[in-house]
Amino acid sequence: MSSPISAPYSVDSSLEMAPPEVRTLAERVFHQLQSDIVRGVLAPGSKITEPGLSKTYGISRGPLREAMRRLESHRLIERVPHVGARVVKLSMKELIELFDVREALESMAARLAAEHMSAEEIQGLRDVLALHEGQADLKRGEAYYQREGDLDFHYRIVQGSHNKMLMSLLCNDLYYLVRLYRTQFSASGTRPQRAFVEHHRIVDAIEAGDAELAELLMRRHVSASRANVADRYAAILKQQSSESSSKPSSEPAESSGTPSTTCQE
Amino acid sequence: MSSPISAPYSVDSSLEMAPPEVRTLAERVFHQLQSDIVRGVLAPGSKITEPGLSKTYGISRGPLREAMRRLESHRLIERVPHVGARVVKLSMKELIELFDVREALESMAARLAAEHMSAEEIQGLRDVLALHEGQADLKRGEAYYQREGDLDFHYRIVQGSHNKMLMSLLCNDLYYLVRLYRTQFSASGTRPQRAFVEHHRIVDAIEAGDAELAELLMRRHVSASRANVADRYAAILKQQSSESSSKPSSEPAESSGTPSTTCQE
DNA sequence: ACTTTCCTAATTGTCGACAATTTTCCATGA
DNA sequence: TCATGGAAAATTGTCGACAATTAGGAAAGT
Repeated sequence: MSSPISAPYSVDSSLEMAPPEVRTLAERVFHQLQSDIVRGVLAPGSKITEPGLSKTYGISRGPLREAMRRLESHRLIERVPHVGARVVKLSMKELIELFDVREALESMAARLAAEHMSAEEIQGLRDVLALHEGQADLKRGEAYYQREGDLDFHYRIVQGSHNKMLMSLLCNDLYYLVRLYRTQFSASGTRPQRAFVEHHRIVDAIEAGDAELAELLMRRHVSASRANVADRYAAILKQQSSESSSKPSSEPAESSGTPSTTCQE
Repeated sequence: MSSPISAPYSVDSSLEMAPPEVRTLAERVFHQLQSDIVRGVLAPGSKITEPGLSKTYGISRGPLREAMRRLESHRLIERVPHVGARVVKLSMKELIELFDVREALESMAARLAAEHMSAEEIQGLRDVLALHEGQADLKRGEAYYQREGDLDFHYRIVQGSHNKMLMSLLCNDLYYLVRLYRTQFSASGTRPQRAFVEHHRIVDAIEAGDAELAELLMRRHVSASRANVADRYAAILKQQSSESSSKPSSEPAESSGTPSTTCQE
């Protein structure tokens, strides 16, 4: 958990845009909880109790419950009436579902971006790519910047679509789940070169105003990322089952533990 | 407004599945408000005040605020801190955005449906189509059944995708917005024949397991629907401007009033 | 030893009251 | 007449307390 109430937003990455609405306690604790969940401070699957959070964050249960209702809508916690709330714990099946939704929405975003992005926005996109390329040369292995950078790239394309509903769905909902997944599966980058090339191709298409191509490339990009994740997970499962083949696993095919996967788009 | 607290769910259409969680006051009033907004009982753009709703629904502000937070996440109301909440009022721009998101998500849903739907589910889909066809012959003009039926059709395909995130996004969020739009613009069906044909083609593709085709057809189906709405709206605008060309309209291009459009997918 | 039952404790749901902020409206002045 | 200022009213934000429900565990029975 965090200290009773700290600065409403403090993540360092360039992902966080202008600090959002923090005029009420409910909003502050919402963003605080959102951050704590996504960064793994609140363990996935762990039960969160209202008196507990109320004490840690130093607020009453009223605003806290409103924040939790928002988190529930954003799929970061799961609530059961009269029972309680738990931090979400993505299964492999749900992760694939997330990728399918991303593929649909982000390919549409790329298409719209090719139609609507301004020259300045495209230049900003190129700057982001260049920045990350330099960083990738420097800090190979520690993929933190690359990971956040990847989301930053996708983020800007979604902004470029100029479709507020798309922006809200992807940036306010799905991308937080993506970051949670990366924390939960401790995923670190493993195919940065290929992703870089794909990113560049996408920007090329957007710059050329080729909406269809941009859409197709983004679709393949996300799809390749999903395949990468799925493959890597299958490998982990196989390895685990061969390691301890004496004890029959109680949960045959379902994803349960945190197999310290390493995957990246 | 509605009576202080009625049955939690009473809409007649086959859209409403098994009555959802209604174990707490907050959930009852959430569903009640959702229904009242979508059906136009609460006028789009109208301000909703907590003491007012608290009195009409006969509950205290605590559960009410939680329900409103959920409605806010579902995009049915818009809140401003310390100011208040209003029922959402879709502009034409936002309506087009909604269609773009639907196109992305529903085409993906059709693809997944072609891959995952069971024979029983496909048969249910055909039954729905046959039912609506019969009704369309009977009650031409009054397109209520067809309208709800159309959503019913789309609804089942989304269910057939077996992707819970897709189902949640489309059925819990976007479809309520679609219904709100139909209420707001008093849209009545105008191209049912074409839509019927398209629906059948989509089911054919799904039954054949042709994921790519199903996706393409659904994409075109939604896209045609968007074009239909856009054309009709442009026509209304043109007609209005020619009718009263003496007084310069205060809002040139923005959608503001309710031009009693008639459009349908 | 195991299951069942009941009781206690903890947690969630709901409410009314108070504080903070905004909106409304009226008086004042130019 | 219109703009400006400032109280008064209304609304939103927050809190603590109480009621309802559930979870946990001890005691009794088989």
